[in-house]
Amino acid sequence: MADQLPHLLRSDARDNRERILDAARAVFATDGLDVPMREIARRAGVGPATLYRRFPTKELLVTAAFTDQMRACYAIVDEGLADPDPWRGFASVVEKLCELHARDRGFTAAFTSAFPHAIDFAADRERALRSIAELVRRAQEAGYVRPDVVLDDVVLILMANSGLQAPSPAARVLASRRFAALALRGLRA
Amino acid sequence: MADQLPHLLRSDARDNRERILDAARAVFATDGLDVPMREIARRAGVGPATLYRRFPTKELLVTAAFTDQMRACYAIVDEGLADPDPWRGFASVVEKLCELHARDRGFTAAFTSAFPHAIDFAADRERALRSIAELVRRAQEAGYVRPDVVLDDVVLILMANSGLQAPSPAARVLASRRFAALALRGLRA
DNA sequence: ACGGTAGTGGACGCCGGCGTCCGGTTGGCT
DNA sequence: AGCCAACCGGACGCCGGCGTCCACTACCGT
Repeated sequence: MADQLPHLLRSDARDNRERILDAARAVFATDGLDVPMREIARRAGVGPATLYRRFPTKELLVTAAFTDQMRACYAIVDEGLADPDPWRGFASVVEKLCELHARDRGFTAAFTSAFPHAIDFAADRERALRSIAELVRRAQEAGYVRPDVVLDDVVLILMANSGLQAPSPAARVLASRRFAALALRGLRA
Repeated sequence: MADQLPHLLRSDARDNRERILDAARAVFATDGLDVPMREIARRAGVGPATLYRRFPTKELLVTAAFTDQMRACYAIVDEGLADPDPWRGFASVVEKLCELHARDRGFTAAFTSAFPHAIDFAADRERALRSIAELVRRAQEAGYVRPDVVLDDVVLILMANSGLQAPSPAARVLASRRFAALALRGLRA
């Protein structure tokens, strides 16, 4: 990961790095990934050169910015796996993932539109998908989910959810909730 | 509409106009709307000036290019209304609209991302939505669709469907079909 | 066939984002 | 305190898309 050694940066450099990441996260969440690097630098109160020195590629910036979102995903999935009720575990994962994606436009884009070299994300995605497959399997064995449902159907739902657009984040979350409920009804046995 | 008077163009001009529209439709369908005007002109075998003279704004080009897609929408909806079976009529409309959007990336974008001045589309959209609302109402009265479903849920489904992304159009259509089936199960009483 | 006009497209200048270089500044160690 | 290296950001040149102008071409009426 890009920020394994931030402690050997000088204090002001590390400080700027954090401000850049904060600004990036904020603007990515509301406006998506198609934001000029300059704009992020401006919001962080930093010159373009600093931004480019810290993150030579937009891809590196994106992966660094969304590391904690990735962690949130894991937490959601693990929480679902820990739930003794297979249906509730599965459903909550779908609902929460949908909401997470609705809240953060950029995360969706980063997760979906595969950067050619963002190997980190591919691996993480794989790991998360495996867990979700397990959730599906359990819910099916307990008779809560239709037997013909496959992992791809869940992926389909998440991808479709990312297509929901609304002016405000709040409206997006609302739409996302309604959508998740609808989709879950479609999966239920 | 912009092409109400194409007959008073000179023959070569009208010819070029058609080639521009053909090229635009083709490239919009596969690559979406974010295509340089130059690229469309190039594919049409036309200079940039000609393109700009015929369609001063990209918006005008888009609305002109998608007029027949709009008609296809109407045909789909009317066909659904004509079906004596309320559920089949409703379901077929959802399925076909999803497929139409999956086939043509640009149409989705044109329909969704409201151009500020594309009043034509807004009106057409309104008219189509009214018909769809009628379809929902009929299917509900016949007991096929859950009573708490509203028009917005259908819009939600169409919007979500437009989020489905796949490398090839064929794969998109396939995903779209699976998704439509899933969504319809979620609406069914 | 020919003249006039509508039509064409290559060429131009503009703008905004991109990635990089360098003179000035600041943190950290002694 | 003072020095040096790390760091900063304004400024630069490049590129690609945009919209427009003008000299040339081709259609159409007589």
